Amino acid sequence: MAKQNTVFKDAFNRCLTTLAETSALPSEPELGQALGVSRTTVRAILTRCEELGLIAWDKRRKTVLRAPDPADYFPTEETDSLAERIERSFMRRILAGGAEPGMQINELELAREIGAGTTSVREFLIRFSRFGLIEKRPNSHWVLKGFTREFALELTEVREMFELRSAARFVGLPEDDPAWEELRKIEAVHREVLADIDRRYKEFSELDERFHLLVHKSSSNRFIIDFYDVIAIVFHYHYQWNKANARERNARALEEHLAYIAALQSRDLQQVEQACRLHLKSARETLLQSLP
Amino acid sequence: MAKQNTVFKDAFNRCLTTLAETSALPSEPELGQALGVSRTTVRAILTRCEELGLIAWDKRRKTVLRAPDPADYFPTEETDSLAERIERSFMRRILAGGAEPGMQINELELAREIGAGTTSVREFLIRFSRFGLIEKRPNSHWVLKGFTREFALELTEVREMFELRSAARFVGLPEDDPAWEELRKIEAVHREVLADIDRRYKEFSELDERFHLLVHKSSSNRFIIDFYDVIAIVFHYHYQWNKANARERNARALEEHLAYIAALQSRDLQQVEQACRLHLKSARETLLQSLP
DNA sequence: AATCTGTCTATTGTAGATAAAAGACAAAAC
DNA sequence: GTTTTGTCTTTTATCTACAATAGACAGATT
Repeated sequence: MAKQNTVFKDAFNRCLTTLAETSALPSEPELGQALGVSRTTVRAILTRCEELGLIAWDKRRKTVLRAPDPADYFPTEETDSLAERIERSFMRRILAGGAEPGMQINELELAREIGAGTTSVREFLIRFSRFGLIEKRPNSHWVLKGFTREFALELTEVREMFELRSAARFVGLPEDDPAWEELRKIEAVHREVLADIDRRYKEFSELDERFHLLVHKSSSNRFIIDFYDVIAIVFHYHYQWNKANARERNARALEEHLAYIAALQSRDLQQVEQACRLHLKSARETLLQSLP
Repeated sequence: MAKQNTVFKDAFNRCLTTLAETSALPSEPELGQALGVSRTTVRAILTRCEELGLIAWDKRRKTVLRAPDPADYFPTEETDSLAERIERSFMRRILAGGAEPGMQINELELAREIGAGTTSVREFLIRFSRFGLIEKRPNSHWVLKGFTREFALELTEVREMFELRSAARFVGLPEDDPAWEELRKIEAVHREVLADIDRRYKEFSELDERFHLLVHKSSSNRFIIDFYDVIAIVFHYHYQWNKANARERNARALEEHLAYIAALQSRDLQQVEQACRLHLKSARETLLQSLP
């Protein structure tokens, strides 16, 4: 196989969802726009819909014949891009399987295990190297530097610098900046989740990312915003494997967020700084607690 | 060709240089250590030396027969790794050839122009993307974001945060840390260059990198140290194309460095901060002046 | 006149192959 | 007993090939 057709499969699935709610499909370019794919892929989707008897397709007429059936969808395993699969496999490997710092990483072996070509694995490792967890020895293997205490401290040090700076910028945003509206929405979700914390505490992870990304974005600095990827991936996987006291930790973090949000809304720089520091400090401690 | 043998050629050339000064070569592992290559490569080098009649090689005896001749060396164009050639070509292209922001970058075309395979170019672009100058549209081309005023401002903003933090750490380094010795050496070179500024002002670029890297390293933070790569590459190419008033600019920067170094040596945090800010401000202005 | 479709071309994503380079191990030399 | 060499295996760096996807253009449709 030269290239996986995951773009097609994923777009096809999404198309079925919209198809369930209408009686006719729009034009090809419009569909392409809606699904975020090119016309070539749209036509492949339409062709398959026709083959499955979901629609009748004659030039501009695309009439829906029947509602899609669960069996019409592609299984979700097939809609993930190769890069996503590699990332997940790699993370599982280095987090689960006793990833000693200093361990060598073998491209070929990794590729065989994941069931991908070496090129893809290589490119993944190159991209991943910016997270500071692995390092290349030229003409030789990669070395795992490990998710250690030092790593967490270095990461949080930069995070704190960047977030304080971004939060300070946030305060200076003009009244009509869309970020204020988004902040209000995020605040509302915080209150909803807190009100039903026992059942909804798992939503924190996603909300946390949404909130901090919003803050970082107000820096208008590509390096600061890009760095948030590093933070996000670390916390994302961290939440997945450290579930101890998740409910209490998340409830506390939500409260801290609310104080932080209130400080931002007050436009008082000192208050912002204090609330931000307080929250980042406890986030760092949570992260460190899960490490040896 | 599957792989360029640039490692071999480069190590061979370096080996000839040492060969000129001795009458016998050391053991294979020792030679490998000295040249930074594996024994396999060492043996290839020895084989070629023997073929050229430079040495007589019998197991442990490696007697030098004659001094190497200029013709024995591989031409320097052949000793650069492919990645280095790609970087240079790419930089020349985007800096020289009217690189408009928003311009599309085509992997295939780039590969053809440079004379490399697409895989290598692709990997280069992935690695290069962390410098924030290009961005990938998935399943489509790369977009050149351009070396613009915004870029320079975003870069220097982070640089200033990181360097101030690092400089503050530097002051706290224990008396016997090797960084102090290196700082003294750097200071001495500064004075030498300044004393003969008319002829030696071109050495500034290299010295600048050496100095700031030393400062950043004292942060002991991989993200801060890694970020210095971004700064270094930008200033490196910036110096190459903006030669206006180079002598004056460099002389001034050297003076600023000396004040900054003196402040570090005084261990006075306030002085350090002041000298550091002063120098970074003028470095930023120099960079901005060369941009539209 | 604007948009859409049919058709074609160009480029990207990925696999597979191969030479260069690294590295492992046992026998040989000191 | 340590270091070195001879030989062999494994891994990386790089090229080429090809299907998936994007994108361009002219003619068709509203």
